[in-house]
Amino acid sequence: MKEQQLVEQLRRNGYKITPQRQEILKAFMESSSRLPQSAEDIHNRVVEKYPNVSLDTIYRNLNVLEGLEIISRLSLKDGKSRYELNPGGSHQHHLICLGCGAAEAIDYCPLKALHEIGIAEEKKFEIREHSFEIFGYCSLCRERSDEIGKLPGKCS
Amino acid sequence: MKEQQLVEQLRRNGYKITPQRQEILKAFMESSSRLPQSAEDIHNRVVEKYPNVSLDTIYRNLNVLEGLEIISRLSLKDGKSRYELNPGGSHQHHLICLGCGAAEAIDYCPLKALHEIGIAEEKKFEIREHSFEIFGYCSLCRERSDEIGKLPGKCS
DNA sequence: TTCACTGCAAATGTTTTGCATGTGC
DNA sequence: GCACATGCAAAACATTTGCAGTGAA
Repeated sequence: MKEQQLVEQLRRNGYKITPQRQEILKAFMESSSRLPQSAEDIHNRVVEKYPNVSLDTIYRNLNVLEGLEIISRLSLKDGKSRYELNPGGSHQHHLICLGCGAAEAIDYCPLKALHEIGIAEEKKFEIREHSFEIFGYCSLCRERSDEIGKLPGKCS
Repeated sequence: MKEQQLVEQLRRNGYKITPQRQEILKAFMESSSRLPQSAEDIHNRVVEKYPNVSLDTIYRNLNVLEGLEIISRLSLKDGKSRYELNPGGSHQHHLICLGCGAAEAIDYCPLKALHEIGIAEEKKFEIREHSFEIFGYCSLCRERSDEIGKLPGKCS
């Protein structure tokens, strides 16, 4: 998915292309891709270029982008939402490190297996969305914990 | 899991058995079991018996119970946490209706399949927890939507 | 009696909204 | 120029915390 396509999609839906909006898209495109970002993360990034963008503009735009299915929202247990680009209209699941917060996408979706079993079909349940995230410790944090001490806790 | 056992578990960990706490446990035990409940749900239920229990007492106790792994917390996208009893230390996944909010536990956990593929192992990722929830419309809401109109929206 | 627990009120943190102004097209 | 966007401030919302008083053991 290239930035130009996304801009097109916004335009097609009657949204205007503001500098703030473009910068928000860039923040997603250029993120080193291993991390769904919080509204604040995005804000920090955008503010570097446009120092007086407000957080509410970020939120409003994240909602717009979510509505267009350009990004999707993850709900983690810390009460903060994270957002990530939808790769080609598809979706992702992640291994999320409780130590350093890194989130690595995995190439597996449980919905296929679920279909094979047919549980939803049997219950006549019409699936619209789903969430699947795995929490634990990444290899780096595990190594470091061997040196330093016990696991739960930040490993910066 | 019987209520008496849970009370024992609290006592064993140095927690006192207050009427409020017992009523919170009851709220979980006696819930018709198809629904993770929000703090407010629990509060509404407890208030019927003890009219001046405060919401913060509910929150404090939910945290205690979560710490003891008696209940677990689900994070849905509406920003509100839901809590449910841990059946024998195990966990559950659900079909959650976007129409009426009912959540039905399903007998399937994607972690087994994931292990077979060995993705986490390959990445040396140590799994601690995971979430898997499916959102859509239950058979009742689908029926009603046939009569009434289009889907997204509450069906009482 | 003691220490955990409670209720109240106030604080916190995230996200949303109202309103007047600004700006892409 | 018009509609959509923005910034600011304030509101809304779930959840947490400080504190003084209460109650289980």
